[in-house]
Amino acid sequence: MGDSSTAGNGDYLPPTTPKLPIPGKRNILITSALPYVNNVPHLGNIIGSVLSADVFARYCRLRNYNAIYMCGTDEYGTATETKALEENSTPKQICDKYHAIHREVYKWFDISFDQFGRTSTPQQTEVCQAIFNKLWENNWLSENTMQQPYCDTCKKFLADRLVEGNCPTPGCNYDSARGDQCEKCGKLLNPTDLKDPRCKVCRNTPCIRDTDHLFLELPLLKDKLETYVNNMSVAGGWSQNAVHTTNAWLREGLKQRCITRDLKWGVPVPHEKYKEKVFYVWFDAPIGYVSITSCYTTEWEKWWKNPENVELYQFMGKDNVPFHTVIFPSTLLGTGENWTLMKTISVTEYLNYEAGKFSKSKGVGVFGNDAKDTNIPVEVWRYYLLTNRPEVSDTLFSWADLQAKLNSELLSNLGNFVNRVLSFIAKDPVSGYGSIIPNHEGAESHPLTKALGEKVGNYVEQYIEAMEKVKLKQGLKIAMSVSGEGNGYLQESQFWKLYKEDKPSCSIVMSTAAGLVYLLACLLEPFMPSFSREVLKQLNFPPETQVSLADERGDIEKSKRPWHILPAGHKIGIPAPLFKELKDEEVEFYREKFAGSQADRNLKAEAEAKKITDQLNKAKISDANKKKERATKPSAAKSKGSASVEAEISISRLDIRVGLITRAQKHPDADSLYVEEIDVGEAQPRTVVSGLVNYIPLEEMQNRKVCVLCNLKPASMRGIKSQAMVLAASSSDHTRVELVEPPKDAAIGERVTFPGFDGTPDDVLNPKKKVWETLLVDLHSNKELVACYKDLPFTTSAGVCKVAFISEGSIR
RNA sequence: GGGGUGGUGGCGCAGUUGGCUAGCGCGUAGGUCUCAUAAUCCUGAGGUCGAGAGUUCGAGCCUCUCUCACCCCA
Repeated sequence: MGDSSTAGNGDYLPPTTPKLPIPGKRNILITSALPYVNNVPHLGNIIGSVLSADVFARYCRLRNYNAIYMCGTDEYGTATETKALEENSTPKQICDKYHAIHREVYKWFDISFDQFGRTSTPQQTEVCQAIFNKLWENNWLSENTMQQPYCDTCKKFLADRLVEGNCPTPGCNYDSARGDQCEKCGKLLNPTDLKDPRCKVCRNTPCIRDTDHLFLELPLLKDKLETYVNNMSVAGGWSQNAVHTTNAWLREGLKQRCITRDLKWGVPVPHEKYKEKVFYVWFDAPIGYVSITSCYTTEWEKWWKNPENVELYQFMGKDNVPFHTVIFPSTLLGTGENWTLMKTISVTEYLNYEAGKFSKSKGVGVFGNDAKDTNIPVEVWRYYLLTNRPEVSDTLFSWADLQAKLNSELLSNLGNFVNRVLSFIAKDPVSGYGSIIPNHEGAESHPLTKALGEKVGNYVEQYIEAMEKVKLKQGLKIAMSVSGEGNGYLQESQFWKLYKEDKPSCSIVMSTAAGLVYLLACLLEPFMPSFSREVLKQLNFPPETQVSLADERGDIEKSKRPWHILPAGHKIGIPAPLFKELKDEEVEFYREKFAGSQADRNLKAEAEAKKITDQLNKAKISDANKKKERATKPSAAKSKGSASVEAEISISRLDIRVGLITRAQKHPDADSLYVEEIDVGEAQPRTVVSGLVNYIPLEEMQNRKVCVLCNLKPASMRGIKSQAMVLAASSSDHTRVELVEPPKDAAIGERVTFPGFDGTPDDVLNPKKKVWETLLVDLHSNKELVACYKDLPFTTSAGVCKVAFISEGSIR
């Protein structure tokens, strides 16, 4: 433990001599999810991947394992390309700017990357293309055709947001609305909705074109993947959540996934036909781990193609699991090469903010650069985030809790322990030890001290056990209880009395306690490196001292006899308080300060939501009325229900009507939902929630005649009760969705029927009987674009219902 | 409505293949020491583990029903 060898500390500048796997040693390759370059990470992101991985990496080094920690920014893709156009710079410049911000934040948080790279490098291109070539050779790729806007002048396909035009919304008419959304009125759009659409770059009018893309055939790789998952999830001790998510993917059946995009900012596809395209970010991002390692050492294959000698540990948030347990392993397995596949996955749930959810886009919560601007030091941030690490379920960030943890655990317990020991030793020889570690002779036969040694030895073993399983929160707690044990030891020994009455015993106690202080600096180094550095300084060790807890150096054995840790006669430095109390006023100040951005947002949102609220109330009232109605005639409804169950499932049981959308707007709490009021020929219009935002622009919804399924059991969707369902057709790949349209002069409220089925509909479909679910599979649009049940058209008095473009699509 | 996850003392969290008296931190009540940033240490109070039923010798863990919260989806 007293090893004074030196090693790199804190910073992650290019290594002088990169580490390579050493035969016979544990070689551990650690990664944390590559943060997307456009965002400043918030605390949830930081604890979720980068900080957790850092603790583990530091722990591995403490144990003298041969470990490297690789991370970097994920830079390619549409988002960056678009942002570059907006800021009138190149994607490269954008990435340079944000990469630096990330680097800065992580540096402040004391993250000890061996390499913090980026994906926009030649190495990335090389590795990515090599993997692609193998997949191609092995026939794991297939081709398919899709449709997208294309600019003839720029000679390229345009992402939705790279098309601009006049906003079609009446009264808005904003002349630079984007193809995905109008920034002025906030409406979500499709590029085809824009009046006078233009390419954002050259201002010419784009057209719609077919484009071929490559797909990774995950279904064909399923067997290989399952073997891997079944073995490794046990061997690597995957968390329940990771196993669960993975199995859900496997159970639902793997689907082919598109790996190419019509973009410039990405890794070019090395194939003649596809040379104008690049790889989809999800395909190239995990390859970033490999390419960043290849920036670290040219001999990267010794890490990545060496499964016998290298253990790969990956850290990420829960949303990233399928990419690391299904897609990336499949990609690597598909190459047929001997890759180092992930052994252990450490997944975190979400950290929520006291005032809601951490959200980058909404500006809620505390961000990486904010933490730095508080006068709360890093070790406190790290400690709080780690004690609260969402290992099993989501956890909550609160300022009051942070304050409590700092004041009562760090300051009163840990800081106080270190300080009471060191300051006593530092007193002049008349009342203390003149800064010299005293003699520990007789410690072995001092019962209290011996008992302490046993307890501490146990704690250290438990600590190692927890940390090996990446149970970081538990490891931290155990380390902290060593400090608690130390306080108890001091208390019980009453060393202040011993000093006067039994000085040899007092010396044993102080020497042992000082050893404990050093031990704490070791155990806590992975969690609070800055704390550790400060303690070592106060103990008067050189700044480059590398703490250690390695079996082969006897550190574990030594922890059972803490009086041996520091040599008698060692002169300590100058003790000083390690932590500062966080006062109530400060807590209040921070709470308000970081509520600010959210409060602003609330004002705006309030105004917008007001209309919706009115509507919500209406919906509630009408819902209440319905309940009353139902309550008055339960027997009738029941008997009818049971009768029709026996009568079998028939299309006539569905109450599909012609409806008119009288008003439509975005759902206040959901990005992909609309809330509409639809007149279906009743006294009150019905409130209906539909997930069509990503497919149909808002203004196309207004005053539109639609087919509405009226007798579904009302369901609450994100807080608003939906009393019916708008029928829409979707293409087989589910990329396009359009409304099923009744004839223009169909009467509002008129029932849509199917020839040959004249039965009366149920009042309300019993959800347990799955009537709708059963019938649904036979609803589709035919080649003539007519909406049908089997081969029977949706019929009204004015004619049949049709869809605009999607032939042979499914309806629901 | 479908799919998923969760509901454990005031607050924040653990509870491994069902097994002794359900834990931990903070807070709280009482006591204790005075070396230490009024910090320590000890003791106590506080939970029918969301509700109900079932399987079992035995359920916080398994099954079903209900309910609430969040996430994904129509």
